[in-house]
Amino acid sequence: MAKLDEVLVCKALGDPNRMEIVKMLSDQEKCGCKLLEKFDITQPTLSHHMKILVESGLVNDRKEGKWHYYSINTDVMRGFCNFIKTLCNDTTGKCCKGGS
Amino acid sequence: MAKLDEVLVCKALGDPNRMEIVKMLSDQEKCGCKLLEKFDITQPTLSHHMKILVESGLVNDRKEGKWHYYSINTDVMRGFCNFIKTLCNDTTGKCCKGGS
DNA sequence: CATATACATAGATATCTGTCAATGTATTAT
DNA sequence: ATAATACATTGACAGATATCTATGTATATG
Repeated sequence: MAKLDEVLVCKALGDPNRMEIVKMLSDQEKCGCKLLEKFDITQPTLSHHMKILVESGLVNDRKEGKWHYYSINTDVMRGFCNFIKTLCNDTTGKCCKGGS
Repeated sequence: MAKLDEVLVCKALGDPNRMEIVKMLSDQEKCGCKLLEKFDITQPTLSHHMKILVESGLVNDRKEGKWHYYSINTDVMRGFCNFIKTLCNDTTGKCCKGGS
């Protein structure tokens, strides 16, 4: 698997539209045309954002016929989450504690 | 306390120099002049980066005499970490598990 | 086959961003 | 008081980025 690039992931999440897309995908897998309905952007712009998200590793792209189904790459998201955790410098164990 | 703006935090971490600064601060509090030594940037550029980091909420700025001591705002970092965790859509409990 | 749909690519453009040099402002040291 | 140090601000500029329109490509549907 590709190495996690934390800066690239942060850049990918550093845009309001992309952040919203990721939030929507964290709920469940969605196709591009479904995502497009929820935003006030053109299809090429969405395509641009999806490319950045996929290239960051955060999002998977599964093609099925003429549809593209996007979903969160949970391995990468977990890796990113654990990385952020290391930045907490937390001795109390309060950072990203297990459970829900 | 100020509300956590996840996009702003991601933007702040979405630059290689700022990411490195945050990594250095996660070790321990450091003053600006000490940080400056470690980078190939001018002092105004560092000042610019520190402003972005402080405004994102991720970094605290404590003034002491003519020095500015920067440190991680662990509350904000924890909040951000927990936010990322919600994006994992993880039912296995593997995301950001407790302990070390 | 002809048309519609889903998505990508190319090119243009306005805005944002990282960087620098120059300069200003406190604070410390001599 | 003078000089040095730590940091901020201003203004300029090159490169990155988000967005659009126009167009291309593949797949599904009639």
